[in-house]
Amino acid sequence: MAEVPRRGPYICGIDAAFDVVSGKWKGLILWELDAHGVRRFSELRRGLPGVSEKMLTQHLREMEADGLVHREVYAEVPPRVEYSLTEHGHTLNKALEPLGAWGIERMGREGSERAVVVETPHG
Amino acid sequence: MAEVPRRGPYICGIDAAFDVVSGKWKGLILWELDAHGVRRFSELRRGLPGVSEKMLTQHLREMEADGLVHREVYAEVPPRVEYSLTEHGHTLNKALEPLGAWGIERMGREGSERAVVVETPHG
DNA sequence: TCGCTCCCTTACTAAAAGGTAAGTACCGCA
DNA sequence: TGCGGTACTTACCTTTTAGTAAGGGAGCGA
Repeated sequence: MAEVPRRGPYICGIDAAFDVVSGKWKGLILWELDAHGVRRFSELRRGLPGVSEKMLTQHLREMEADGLVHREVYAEVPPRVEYSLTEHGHTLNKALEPLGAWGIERMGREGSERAVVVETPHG
Repeated sequence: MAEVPRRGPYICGIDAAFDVVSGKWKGLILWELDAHGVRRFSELRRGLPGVSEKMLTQHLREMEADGLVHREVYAEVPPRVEYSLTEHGHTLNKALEPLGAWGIERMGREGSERAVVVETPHG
């Protein structure tokens, strides 16, 4: 239901890549899986402070359908599911690195040029 | 009004960078301005098929506030406004290049693996 | 037996993003 | 006098995205 067809005719590569990483937590999921290699559902949940179970499931399903993550289900009785990055997920993460570096530079610029207070709102 | 505070405490650089490029047309605007150097409002509108005036204005304003585009207004009588990328806009575009390349590869994979037709709908 | 953990699913609701359409002020052209 | 072009702004509505809350089935400790 919530599954939109997506994968429409893309105008450029950015467009196609954004289609796959747009979503509030997808970047973080990618990061977590890259940093830890393999993670269980509940581990991811704890690693992404504030994510709801619904969104985590939904994003993981979409990323699985997009070939970014691998989902391994163990037919045990306390159910166990392990998530890891596929090769495409790893290359995507690599491709995101320069963007992350740009973002970090930007955070530094904001802090120095505009002296934006990001801490406690009424401190 | 539509201006959300944004610039919240970011978790990582990707987060900060995404805050700045998330928006249906921002990637394309960046691309257009990078390709042409300087563009007028109506030129951008024609270059982004399907964009509404409202969205184009809104995105350009946000990108200006984020220090990505420069806006030059000429006090002429048919009003003339020219947009161009700032240096930060250029570096952002550079940082997006690997992601674009990844997206293009992905489009190729989809085309071969799933045989999705992405070409001109009616010739 | 109760409640806890695990990994989800479903329904409902709120917020954000985006689209449509109209209005603004000025000019040149026919 | 009316139309089109320029660069927007505003109001209203729809779509998309995300959050909240609840349930489900099975084992395990108290």
